Amino acid sequence: MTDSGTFKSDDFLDHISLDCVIFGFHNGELKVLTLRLKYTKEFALPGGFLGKEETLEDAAKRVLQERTGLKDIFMKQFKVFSDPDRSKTNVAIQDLINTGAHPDLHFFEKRFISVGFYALVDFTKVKPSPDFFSDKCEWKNVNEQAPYILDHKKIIEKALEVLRRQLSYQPIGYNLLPEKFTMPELQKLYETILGRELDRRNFQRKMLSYKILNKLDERKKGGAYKSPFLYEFNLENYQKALNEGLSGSF
Amino acid sequence: MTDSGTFKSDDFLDHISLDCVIFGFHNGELKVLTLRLKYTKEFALPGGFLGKEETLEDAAKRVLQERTGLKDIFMKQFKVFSDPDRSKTNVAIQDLINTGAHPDLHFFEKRFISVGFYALVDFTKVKPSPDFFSDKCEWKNVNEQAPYILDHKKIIEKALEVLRRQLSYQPIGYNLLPEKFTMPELQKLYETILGRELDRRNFQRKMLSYKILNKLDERKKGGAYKSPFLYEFNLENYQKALNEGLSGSF
DNA sequence: GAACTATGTGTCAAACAGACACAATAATAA
DNA sequence: TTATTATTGTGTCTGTTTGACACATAGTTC
Repeated sequence: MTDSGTFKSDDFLDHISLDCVIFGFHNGELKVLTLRLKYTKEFALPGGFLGKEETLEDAAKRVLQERTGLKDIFMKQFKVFSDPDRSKTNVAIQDLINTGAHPDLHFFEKRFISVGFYALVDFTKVKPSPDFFSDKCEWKNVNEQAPYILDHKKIIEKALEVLRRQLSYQPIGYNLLPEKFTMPELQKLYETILGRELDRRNFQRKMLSYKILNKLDERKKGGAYKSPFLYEFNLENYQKALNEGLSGSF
Repeated sequence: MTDSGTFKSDDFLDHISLDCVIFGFHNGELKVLTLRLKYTKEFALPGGFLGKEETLEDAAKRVLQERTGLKDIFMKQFKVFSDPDRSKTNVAIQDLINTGAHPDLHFFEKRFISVGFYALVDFTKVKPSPDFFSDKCEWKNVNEQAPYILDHKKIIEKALEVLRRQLSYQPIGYNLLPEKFTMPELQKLYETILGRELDRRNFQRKMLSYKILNKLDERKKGGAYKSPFLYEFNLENYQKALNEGLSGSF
């Protein structure tokens, strides 16, 4: 999906689209930003098309900024979806075309291969806004069974699979947590992505051993019981860990 | 590049291509299969276009089989290259078009985004064969500085980077070595991909701990000095390791 | 103020990684 | 035929990391 009434199919390359799985973390749950399509009320991933002079990364940035209001989002290509039948069951979009809501909608009838991006964002900073084809932009639990169009459910699952794998050799959190956070919050994030529980004490030891955290002299007040210390990421080391990887067998 | 004189641009989707980085291992060196273009004598990766009813994976399989003679090759998408300028410096292909060697060559003047695949093959089983646009198909050392067209040198480097990363959480070798191989050969493969030396004894201990090897009651004769034992991969465990990963931090 | 619950810190044994020693083998040189 | 030599097979030692678990501490709840 792309922005507003200014959509002109002439601006874009045929057959190529992109879809963004935008992950956020809130209340101990992993969320995905979704759009609800006008008329059919089915759900879709934020997506768009490739401008004639754009890189895919630029196009994804454009989409991400339009839907979240944020610039400089952490994102990564993770897979191209090219099944020729992936857009055939496209009842939702066909219905939309039939409404005649836009003169250029026949563009959507073509076959598209879609490049999947996943993005990690700070939930609290996102201002979700729908695009021309949708009436609502909202967070959904990553596991929630909702009527997604096309192969978008599959795209979400693949993104999560890749994210999980990356967790074992790359740090994660800078893009998903507020600036200051507690160790239990960071642990909950890891547990949520991995889908299993971790030992509190061993988790802390390991995270600290990566040297990517700065412990602050502040505690998080207001919660129940003993107030935990706040941490922030050490950006220099975090960046280094992103480039070089965390451990690995060889 | 695609096969023979039967090329018809109508069979393919506009703007989408794929390039294959085909890795082989021979004489302790990591090789890449290349094509030498007719007329300009520059080098290119084996590649092709996406048929109107094909998945990208099918298209890659087609290309791989045409260039190597092999079916069932291990391969993986690793990145999409979408810089709008990536085909602008396309002197080689422009020259080819100017020869009028094929009526349909103006197809190549369009902008293409290319999906990169890497493939791992048994060097000894490959029968390299050029395509319609090239006069030679040959192995090159992965580090060799040769005049590659477009961004193909960059594509190779990226493929190697991804391969290296995968080495730390996935087994490699089944697709690159003959059925029976020695421990020193396997080690040399790892060292070549990683670009650094490993301790012989620690390497063996680690590989055996993965349980993906069957030690045979045979030794490799003919070499100099003490003859090493032969091993084969335990396919069941190898497959399991591919799916589940080898170690990892979490 | 007592009870409670989550956090901060520490211990222990088992598994693992990195560095290195020595014996065995088969081709080569004498 | 025998000694030499390069390579392979196997093992040890030490320091580090991991996984399982115990106890003290701080702030809320009753």
